[in-house]
Amino acid sequence: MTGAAPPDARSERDLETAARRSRMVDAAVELAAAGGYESVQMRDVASRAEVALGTLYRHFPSKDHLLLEVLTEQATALRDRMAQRPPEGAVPAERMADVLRRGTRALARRPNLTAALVTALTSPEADTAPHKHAVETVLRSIITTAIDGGDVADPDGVVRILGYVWLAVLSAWVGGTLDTDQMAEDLTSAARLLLP
Amino acid sequence: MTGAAPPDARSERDLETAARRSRMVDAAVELAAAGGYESVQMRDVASRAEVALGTLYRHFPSKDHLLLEVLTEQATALRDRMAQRPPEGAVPAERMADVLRRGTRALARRPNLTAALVTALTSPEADTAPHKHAVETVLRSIITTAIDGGDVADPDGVVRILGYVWLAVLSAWVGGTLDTDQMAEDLTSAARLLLP
DNA sequence: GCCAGAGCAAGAACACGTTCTACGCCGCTA
DNA sequence: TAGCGGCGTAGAACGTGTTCTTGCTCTGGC
Repeated sequence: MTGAAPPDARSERDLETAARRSRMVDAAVELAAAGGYESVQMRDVASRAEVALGTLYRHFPSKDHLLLEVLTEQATALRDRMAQRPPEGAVPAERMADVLRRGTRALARRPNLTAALVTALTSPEADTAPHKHAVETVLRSIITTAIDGGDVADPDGVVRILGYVWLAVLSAWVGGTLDTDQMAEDLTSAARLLLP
Repeated sequence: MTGAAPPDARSERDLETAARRSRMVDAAVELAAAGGYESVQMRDVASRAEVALGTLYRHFPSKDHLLLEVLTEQATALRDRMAQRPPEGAVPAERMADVLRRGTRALARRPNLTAALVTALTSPEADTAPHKHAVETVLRSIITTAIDGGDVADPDGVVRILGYVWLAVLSAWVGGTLDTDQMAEDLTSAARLLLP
């Protein structure tokens, strides 16, 4: 009784649609990893995904939406890895430093991809606000697990600020005003100043 | 002896060049104040400044360079006003809050202009890095005067972090994920957490 | 069986940042 | 005086994100 319409894997047509969508995302990741934001050209994404340009735009209303979808996936994966192997350290500042070290390492593994995703994140298109909010939420949850259980006054405020610093530092790194070492330095400095 | 070639106001031709340049900047300000980043269209800037497109590009190698020049001017002007009337408050946190209040008010006076300038600041073009660095330096000097003379451990680190938070908050505001009130709230919260 | 509509392909068309071409004007120097 | 280089104008041309057009195919309801 394949016609019973279970809520997922509804029909062959839907499966194909899902496959197409995932091909588009994969193509975006490959192009971004190869050459950064500007290498993710919508025509290339479409042709690499073997899809028409109109189809790409049917699924993702803009290039930034496409990349933010990728970013959400990546951030969620990072959070899951963090949850699977929680940060080590006796006090929040140490655990935070561990998180930042691991996070930075993960991002530096594919610098072009990271640059592309951060570029999309800091792009000013207003209609991507929900996506951006989602990413920020994930980042904050990562930070929260690092400082949880410590004696932190106003943990909420601290988390917000560390999230901001993380974003600003990444953005500066993408913009070329900061190198990887300075990035790590500023992040740990922020953790030391804000956490016991 | 007008032919003695004094270092400024060299010749009539140079005066005209300077006037053209300032017309271009003015046109950019007007367009940005009217409609934000996307309203600053290079063709419009050129025609409003009564200048050919090629001339505009001769003076400013890109739209972002043009807007960053404007931003540098604005930031410097803000710093001068701050220097002229130093922030009030008994302790660094209070003075910092005063600075942030005045700064935010100044920026909110022309929200479209601010959005355009912040957009240029967070754009990922690598060859604007020097400009960005200059702006960051000015922002930091503003912050520094606010916390100077207080009992702040690691003032340098604190200044850097507050600068990052300022930038990140502005960027979030431009991106639509934060409104003016939340912006002010997060900024003062950062000041409280980092300063005595 | 048949129609309405959704999803897609293929590609033209449009918008705006950026570059290039062709030319003119002016001041300098051999 | 003649050429040369720098700056300017006018406008075409190019690249890439985005939108639009046209036509095809499949699906679900009558």
